[in-house]
Amino acid sequence: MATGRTHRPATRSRGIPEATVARLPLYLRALTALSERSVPTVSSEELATAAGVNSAKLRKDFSYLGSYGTRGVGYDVEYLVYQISRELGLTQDWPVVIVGIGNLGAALANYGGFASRGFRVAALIDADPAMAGKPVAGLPVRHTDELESIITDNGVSIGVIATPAGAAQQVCDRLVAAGVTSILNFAPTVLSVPEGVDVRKVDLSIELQILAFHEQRKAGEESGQTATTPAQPRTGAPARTAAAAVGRKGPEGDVPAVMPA
Amino acid sequence: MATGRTHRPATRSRGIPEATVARLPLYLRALTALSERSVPTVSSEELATAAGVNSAKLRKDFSYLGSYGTRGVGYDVEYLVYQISRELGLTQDWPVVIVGIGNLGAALANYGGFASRGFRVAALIDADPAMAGKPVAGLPVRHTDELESIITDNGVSIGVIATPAGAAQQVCDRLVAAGVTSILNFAPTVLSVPEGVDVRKVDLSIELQILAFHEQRKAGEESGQTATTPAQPRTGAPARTAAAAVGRKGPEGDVPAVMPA
DNA sequence: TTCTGTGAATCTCTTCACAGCA
DNA sequence: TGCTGTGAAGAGATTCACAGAA
Repeated sequence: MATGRTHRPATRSRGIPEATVARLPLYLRALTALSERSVPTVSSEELATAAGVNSAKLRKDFSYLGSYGTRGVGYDVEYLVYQISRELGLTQDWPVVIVGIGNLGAALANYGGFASRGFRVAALIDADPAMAGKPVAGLPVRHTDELESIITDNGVSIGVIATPAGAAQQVCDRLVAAGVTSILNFAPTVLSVPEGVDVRKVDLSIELQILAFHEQRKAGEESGQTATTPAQPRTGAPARTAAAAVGRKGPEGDVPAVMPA
Repeated sequence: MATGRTHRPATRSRGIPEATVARLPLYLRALTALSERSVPTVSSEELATAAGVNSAKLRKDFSYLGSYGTRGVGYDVEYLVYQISRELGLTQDWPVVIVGIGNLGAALANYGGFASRGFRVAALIDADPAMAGKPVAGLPVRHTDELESIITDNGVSIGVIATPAGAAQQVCDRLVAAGVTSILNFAPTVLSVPEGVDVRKVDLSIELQILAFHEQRKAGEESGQTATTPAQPRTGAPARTAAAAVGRKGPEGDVPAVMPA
């Protein structure tokens, strides 16, 4: 999910698979809930259910961290919370800046899960001078002019981009130039960053489109149609240009009626 | 990324890999941008760069859809926009409800990419009676009591959950009972749903934690430390319970100083 | 006996490298 | 000649199934 070439380009250092890393937060959340209920130990089966994965996967994941369980018993909840937190780097404090305080940026700033678990909102930054000084989630919004000094002064290495798509790359460049090496991008754009900078993106419309794909297939199967052919395309198919008009095949059930040959 | 057992459990129907489906929206976005600039054709190399992937992957992805390119030339932009839209089911209209109109729900409602590209916000729903009737993004907020009738009357099959974690499962159950079969979950909870319902989740704090993991590793490598051992754990490690206190190994560089043996 | 930890098998995804069409 | 489409190889992730510790 990290953008393109950026992703762990050099040494794989300690061999903990990316897919496992992506699940550790899930386990951590489930464990934290257990911890709050003062549950002392948990089996791989129980924890897996709580985290929404299967137990073999969970055990395999944990095996990359070390042997933290007890055969015949399970895992010590508190101990595992600590180990995973440490592995994820949450035993230290990560100052974060959010750039772009529109609807989304404000929502992020107010998001509770932010403050807890090792992350601290160091500053909210927006390009609109009218926003400057206005308090959002208890913090005064700072103007973009201050971006570099905020990053430097607070030792920020993680930035969240919640600006419109058009501004994202420029903001990204400034963040990176100022020393940020991890970026969480909510803007619907592909960011290009130098080697060594991690980008993860969260994109509402992509998620919806993936759901639509599966939804469409369900509908197709229900009515006995070929899954790839929608019931009634609303838009007309554009004619192919002359250069590309011949010899198309497609995987069989391919818009036979609508498309020109 | 769909939650657990739910994910495409039955027939794989037309064999288009999940990883490919997840990238189609990316290609579509890049193609739409080219289309707006009236670019007629594009090579796999150019398009791949614009979408942030490599060209071999892109060509392989497209090969699952059919042979839509022209050797020696590239892909016809308009034509490919149509084919991908169709494949994703975006040539039809998907009514969507958003449940939970807090900061995040409002941000989602105002998000432009929603309205375009086949999705239409059919209703905004919130449990707070004080919200009812208040216009958000041009739509009056409806009360949760109306949830079932809204779903049924509008033929909604996709629901977005932006409620607090505590309410999410309950809202999910009601959505599913009313006929929703695809859910986009922004609440930090694992949702359990019956077979045949797709769930995708978007989780800010998980993304941040993954970034923190990589960030920590970078810092560790820089200073020549073992990557898995953080500089200075801020929290004390909890002692293991007696039952689990012996024989731990861990993958070598394992908190030797801080942890009790 | 119970439940973890893990090799081995399997499945999926990515990348390579080149045949073949325009 | 240039670029797509795709088998084949390679890498990674998941699942199986069971040895072995408590």
